[in-house]
Amino acid sequence: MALLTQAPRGTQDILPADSAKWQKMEDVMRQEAHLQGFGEIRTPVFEHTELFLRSVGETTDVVQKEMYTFKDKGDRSITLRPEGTAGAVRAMLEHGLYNEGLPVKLYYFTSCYRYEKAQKGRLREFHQFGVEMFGSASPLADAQVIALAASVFQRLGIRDLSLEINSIGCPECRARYTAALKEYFSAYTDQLCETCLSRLERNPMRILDCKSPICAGIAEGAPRMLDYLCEDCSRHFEGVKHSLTEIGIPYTVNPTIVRGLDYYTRTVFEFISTATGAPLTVCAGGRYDGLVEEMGGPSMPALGFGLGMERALMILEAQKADLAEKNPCSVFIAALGEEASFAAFRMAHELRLSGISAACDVNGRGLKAQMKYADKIGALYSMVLGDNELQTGEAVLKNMETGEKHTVFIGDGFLEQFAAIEAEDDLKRDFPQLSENKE
RNA sequence: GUGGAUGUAGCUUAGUUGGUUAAAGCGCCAGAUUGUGGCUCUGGAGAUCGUGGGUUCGAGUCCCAUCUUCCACCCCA
Repeated sequence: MALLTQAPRGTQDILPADSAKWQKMEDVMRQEAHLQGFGEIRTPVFEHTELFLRSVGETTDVVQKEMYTFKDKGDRSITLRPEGTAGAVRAMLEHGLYNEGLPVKLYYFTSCYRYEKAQKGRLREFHQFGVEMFGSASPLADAQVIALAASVFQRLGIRDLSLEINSIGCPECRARYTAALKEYFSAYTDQLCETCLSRLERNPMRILDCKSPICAGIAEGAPRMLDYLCEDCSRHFEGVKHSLTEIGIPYTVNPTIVRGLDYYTRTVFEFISTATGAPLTVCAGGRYDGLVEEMGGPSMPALGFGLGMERALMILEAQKADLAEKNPCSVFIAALGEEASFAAFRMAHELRLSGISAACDVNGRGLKAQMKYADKIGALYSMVLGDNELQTGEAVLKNMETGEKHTVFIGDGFLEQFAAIEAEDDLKRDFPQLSENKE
């Protein structure tokens, strides 16, 4: 297909039918963030490339092969953000938000860009809901951030999600652990797969989640990070687990959870769903106590998570969750004849000025076609305006679902009558027994 | 980045060993007396068969390239 009519690989259009679902998800996330005292931050789609090199880490796959980097006309190296944390940290520092009281609690909706080989749930442009919390080293902060994600999933109706947590320690205990890992795996250099051999030097922790059966078998006997945690890190991890238990959030400790971005320390976690087939991480995050200082700010503990919007939506659809709340038209005003079509047009306009969603025919269609259209767009009520109505000032308002008809004035007083009819119909729908008793 | 599939109207698909104007259902539009939608009936629009080459008298069907989507790796939200 021509370039003109085909979106670039790994990008998606979100059409009106889907955007209703997006809005519903965003509403839940926004509400939950506000409920927990997080404020929205919006940062640029692109940043200086250095920002990501420094924060995400120069040796990570994301930086080495997945960034959209280019030179702008001023010869600056610019990169489309591959994740949300770096920009949030940068903005937090640039504007000194940490002077306004700690912890600083931020949330955001962003698009992210990674040059990947696209698949379902793995896009080149994708969207994240993220939160970041700066200035608390307490395990309670970890638990609150995790709880925020858990609440969002619960309110969205996402089921069968597992929360897996781990601690990868601080730089000190991690160094000791890495050394122990190297020593252990070095005894198996003749059996490890090729990629793991290269990992042995660069990042031995990655060998732990190798999918090759041989490597996985060897990894089973490997030293465990949790046994190498220093006292502080160990106490912190215990605190996180205790806090989660305290608020009834189930979790499993998974020692193979190792995040792919360099800035993580201590707590790391993932929410994983199997609703769409293969296990899919829909939300992941953790603590990054060293990042703020690394970026030139004060030494400040911090943590956060990113939640993949497309992935969340995939899971919801796989579970056939009912998200599709349409924004239906309240009243469709059909018109018979030219004079009436102007009257209908004016009335629809006036209703909209009063905050009522109204529509009328703009295609010059016959009455029958107009009614069909009203049905198609899901209009709640319809009304026909013709010469008779214009003369008498009265029209018939029809409930499109029940077929029930009410005679109403089309001039002054319509709004009041309409509100009353709507309220009565709502009542009948919600409590059918009431109308039965009436008769 | 590696390996493997896929691609026919808006959607889901049919299309025989390559052979005349590429089918169907759903959807869309219009009608079935200018006063009322959902059911039914009739008609219509809509496809350069992903794109570009090649083989052939002839290609939706075969070959090559390319793009998209999807699956498994890799990685990750």
